[in-house]
Amino acid sequence: MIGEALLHHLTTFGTLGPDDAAAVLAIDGEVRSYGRDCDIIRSGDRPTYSVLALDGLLIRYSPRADGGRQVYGMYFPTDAPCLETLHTDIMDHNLTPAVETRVALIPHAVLYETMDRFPRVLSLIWRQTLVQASMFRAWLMRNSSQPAHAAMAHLFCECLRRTQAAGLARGNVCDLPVTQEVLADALGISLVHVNRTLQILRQTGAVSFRSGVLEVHDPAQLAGIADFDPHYLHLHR
Amino acid sequence: MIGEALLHHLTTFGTLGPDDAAAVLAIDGEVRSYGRDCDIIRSGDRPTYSVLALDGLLIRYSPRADGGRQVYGMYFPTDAPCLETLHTDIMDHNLTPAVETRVALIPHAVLYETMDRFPRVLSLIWRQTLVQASMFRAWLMRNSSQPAHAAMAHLFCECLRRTQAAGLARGNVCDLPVTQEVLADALGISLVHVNRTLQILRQTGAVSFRSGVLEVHDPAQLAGIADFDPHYLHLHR
DNA sequence: CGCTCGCTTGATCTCCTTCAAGGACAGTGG
DNA sequence: CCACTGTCCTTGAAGGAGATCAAGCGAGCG
Repeated sequence: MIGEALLHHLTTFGTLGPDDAAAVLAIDGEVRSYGRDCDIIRSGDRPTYSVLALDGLLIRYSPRADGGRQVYGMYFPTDAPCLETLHTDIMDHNLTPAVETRVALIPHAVLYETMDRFPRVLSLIWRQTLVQASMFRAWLMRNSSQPAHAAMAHLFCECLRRTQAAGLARGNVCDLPVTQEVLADALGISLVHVNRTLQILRQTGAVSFRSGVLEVHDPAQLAGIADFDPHYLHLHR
Repeated sequence: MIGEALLHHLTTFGTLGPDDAAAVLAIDGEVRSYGRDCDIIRSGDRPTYSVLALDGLLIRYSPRADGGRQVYGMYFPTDAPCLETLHTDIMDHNLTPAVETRVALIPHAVLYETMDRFPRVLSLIWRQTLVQASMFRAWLMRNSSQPAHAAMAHLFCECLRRTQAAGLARGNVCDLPVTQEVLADALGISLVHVNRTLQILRQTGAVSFRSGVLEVHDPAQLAGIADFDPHYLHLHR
């Protein structure tokens, strides 16, 4: 089941031959459950395993000097947020669940061995880490130069598109189990302003977000508000 | 000379054995010169080579809907901004010189072959792309949650630290051949505000930036203003 | 000499923050 | 069954950081 989830995730970015796929399917790890805000990996750690989300939601963040935090990314079930630990020695940020979440911990050794024997798997895992980088750039663009309502619309577009690619969405509806405070930390705006911006977006009729569920009523309109171009996600389907 | 520059760059992030180093030294490429704003690589391209900066300054950016652009990163001499093209098929942003710049174009084939024979080189090149990602996160944090003077101080701290690591700085002074408009595009603030923020920083006595030269008079004070922690650069020296 | 490019300054406006308080809802214990 | 508590959401009012608009300045250059 772990190999299956990983294979599903990797093949959203590229293709694998039968042998490669079989090798990924054979990958296994330890399943563990974490409660909200119980860090899975902390800044300064030198992890010897990678993480695969099985349900719930994970977020990558750093604490800020003012007591808040900056959220760098959100990870839905089947996402693998920490494949980069394969080639960095030390973590410079934290990984934590936004709600109670089950994760698989996959030892680096298992991944090294598979990549060693199957170069296509190495190539695809490397690519996955590069797509992460591409997403950081998109977040940088968004938070630097978009007004709050457009930035929030952009984040929602990304969440919908990714959950659709992962097979998690129900039409144009997906779970996004976060509080408004997490949205504030992701967008770099205040909690109060998140609340007001959500109301503005709701009034457009394009989207609504309530109690952890994102409903996109008009994807085209939302993409228009967000100036959303999904190329940066590098999805193959 | 190209292999030398690449070796110098890679070994700022980690170590290589004698054989690995010799292999990197043997890497060669085509030297070419580009004028300002003549894109070296464009969004949508499928490059078959990577880029190494030899002098001047390169910037990574995307155009914005409003006619401006978002700058994602700056690349000093010996930096290799496009190693990620080894494992992504299509570019989703642009690479362009900020001033007349000489670059080396290194064919992917040469790099693949070297990485194939020297796993430590592969590991270090992969790590370099992950350090890039770490820098995108730092820029995201900075532009999302720091006021303009702190964000600018942070950018200046990064430029100084990186040029020092590359052996380009003269004490606490380094070349940063950009206009105030490029700073605006990097920080996500208006050109007018860049100008005023520069004056504020100059008044603190910590730093001055004028006609493409960055002078840090008080590194500790500047780091204090910026809340700068260089860990994200993952420098080994 | 006039031109362009980059830098500088002033005035006005607005988006967003901050502070402060109130409300909805679930969980808990009497 | 109902007060009690904590978490999250919502609203109002005031203040500030930065955007925008508009104009002037200085240096390099044909």
